[in-house]
Amino acid sequence: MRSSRLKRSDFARPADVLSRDLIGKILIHRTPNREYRARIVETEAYLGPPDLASHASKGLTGRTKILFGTPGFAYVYLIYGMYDLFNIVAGQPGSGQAVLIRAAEPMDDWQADLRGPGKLTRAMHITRQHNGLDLTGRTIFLIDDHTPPPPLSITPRIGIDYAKHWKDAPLRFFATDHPAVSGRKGTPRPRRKQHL
DNA sequence: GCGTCGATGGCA
DNA sequence: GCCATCGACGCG
Repeated sequence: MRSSRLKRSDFARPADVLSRDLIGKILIHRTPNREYRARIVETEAYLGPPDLASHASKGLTGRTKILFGTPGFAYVYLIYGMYDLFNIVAGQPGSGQAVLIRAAEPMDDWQADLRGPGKLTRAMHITRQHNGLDLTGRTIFLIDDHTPPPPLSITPRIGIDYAKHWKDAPLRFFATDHPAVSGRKGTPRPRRKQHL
């Protein structure tokens, strides 16, 4: 079966559903110089205003305006003064939901470390300049190549301990045991065999 | 291998 | 004064 681009109706599903479905999909960024392709291995869902971990819980502001817009648009913001994080607006228009892309595996013999949301955007040259970009366009978009989805693990989200009970919600999705998920070491040091 | 810490800037 | 991060550092 031929690869197909994700379209508006794919993005318009609830963030937790989309988040799960994006594992294994391919993220592409076309620049004038080259094309970056990577297979997504880790995501997180942010469920809109009631979700205290979501920027949407702050209401409609200059920053969250994109978040409360049309699904399938890029929401990219600066965190900790130095990293741009890439999100995809999800759900019904105006629902304020989004999916954070946390890690991916580079394709096409491209050597890069995409294990973490800050490292991923830096390596793929995704910046705040892309905030508000339509992901059904020709610059940054996603495709489904119909590779069977890998086994999934689901855990609470990372780095949101301030979010009261929402910190425990199982909204982080990743390919089980995949070497490219965030928080892993580069090359595990060879382990000495244990004596019994 | 793991906990702690600091860089750094936009936002409300 | 936060903060959807990351890498450096110290420990023993």
